[in-house]
Amino acid sequence: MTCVRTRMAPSPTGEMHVGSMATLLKNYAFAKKHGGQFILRIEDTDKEREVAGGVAAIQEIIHRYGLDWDEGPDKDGSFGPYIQSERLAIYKQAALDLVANGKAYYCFCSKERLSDVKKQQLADKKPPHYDRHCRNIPLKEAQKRVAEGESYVIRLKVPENQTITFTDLIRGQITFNSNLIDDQILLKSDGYPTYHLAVVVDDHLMKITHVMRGEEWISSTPKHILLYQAFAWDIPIFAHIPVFLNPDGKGKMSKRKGMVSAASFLDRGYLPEAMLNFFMILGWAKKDQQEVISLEEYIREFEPSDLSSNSVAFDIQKLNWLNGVYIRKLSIEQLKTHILPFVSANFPLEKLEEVLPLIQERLVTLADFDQLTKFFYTTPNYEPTSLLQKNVSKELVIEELKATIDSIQSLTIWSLPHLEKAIRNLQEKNDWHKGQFFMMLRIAATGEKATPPLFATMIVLGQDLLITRLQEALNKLV
RNA sequence: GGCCCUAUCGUCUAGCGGUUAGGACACAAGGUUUUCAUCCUUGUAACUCGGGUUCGAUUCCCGAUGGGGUCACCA
Repeated sequence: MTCVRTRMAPSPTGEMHVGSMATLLKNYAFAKKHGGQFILRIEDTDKEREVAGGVAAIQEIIHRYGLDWDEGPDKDGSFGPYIQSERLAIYKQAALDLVANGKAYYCFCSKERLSDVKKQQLADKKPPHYDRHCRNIPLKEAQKRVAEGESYVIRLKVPENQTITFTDLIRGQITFNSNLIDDQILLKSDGYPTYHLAVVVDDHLMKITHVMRGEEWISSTPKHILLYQAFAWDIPIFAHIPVFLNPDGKGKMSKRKGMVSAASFLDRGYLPEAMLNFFMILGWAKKDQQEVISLEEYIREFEPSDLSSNSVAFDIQKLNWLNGVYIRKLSIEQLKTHILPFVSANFPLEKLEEVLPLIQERLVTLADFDQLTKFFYTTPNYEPTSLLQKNVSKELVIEELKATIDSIQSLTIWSLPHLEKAIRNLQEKNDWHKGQFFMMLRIAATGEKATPPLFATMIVLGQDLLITRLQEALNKLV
């Protein structure tokens, strides 16, 4: 096989979608697998929807996910430029060539006329289609009108009664009838190309061998095939990747039903590695069915033709599980760097390294840090009655608290073994109910019923603060 | 609605003519544990329906139904 070249071609029209990132991963992995190149191309041909800083944001988020490209806006591979707005002359010339060869034609229809035609077709319950009003204007006449400054677009002259077939790596043969295809606009009146023209021209010029893109492009692929044929260019291999459905399985994952931007998941405490792993196993399975997969393993094993051809639900539960797996795999040092952005300003940073081992296996996302640790720096707020678990008498709890305070005060060495020994002795000597006694202490010390292991938590709290908390608990009862 | 894609537990999947239909997440129960979590064990749970082809269909073919995508001077 000749050198594999894949690409991802996002538009700087907003935040990158998780679906785009998942598609990007597949393009990246496939290129790496074959020692080829992965190209990042910016499709900024819609100047109306473009957002400021969009190009930089795209590059940043790809890097945040730990991925990179071999050629792109900032990395020339001699096929540049990689930003479409810098390639306008190329597209215009391509469109003109098509017109000269009779494969495309000038169209002077106003937007108003187009909209009227469409309205009428809809009223007649017919599929909306350009009525080919300008298709047969003699070239000479059209060129004259263009020269006189009349506004125009260039449309593809779609052949009639033709069967268009292409082979999709995932789905096999897909066939369309050309009669159902609109005379697609190739060059807009502002001189910019449409996606259809630009993508074909660039994929050809940049020698892209495999076009892996979202399933939503299947129905425009015949237009692209027609263009490749009109130019007499080789057609790349297509693989249309299933779209993500909402977690409830209903409809394409969309902004309306929650956060879908690739960045928002990282901002909510999902690890990039967990996200990538999740993308890998949605719609694809490793041969040995293993689900926790490293990028290296994925690159080695990924095969586009093994992708499921069905759209898949974005199962947050599974993502949560994977994220937990990846969090638990981190060293404390790694966890520290990852979690720092999520640490509340009120948290005593000097305690961070002591606290992390206590909460690591309890984190679903990094953003859970706050909820799991706020009692370390916030005075517990709880009802006195919650100290009275298991129908125990108030007097007994007071006795337990007093004895525990005494015992802790008399500790000269503040260490986990010493503390644990002292309190366990107390419990055994008095034969207090284990569950009741420890839960009561837990609530007195933290205000929470669910916490990391009690003694370790107490050690981190510190001797003075712990005694203060226990004393406060006592005060609530007397 | 037209066109295109698609169909195994709730979800993601393994299966590629003959299987007790396997795994993971989720869920439930139990064990470990002073709580929660982790970890371990077990369990509930699926081949959309109807026709063919075949000795035999979850598997191949056709149709229906369901789901998804797409029908812009957006990508």
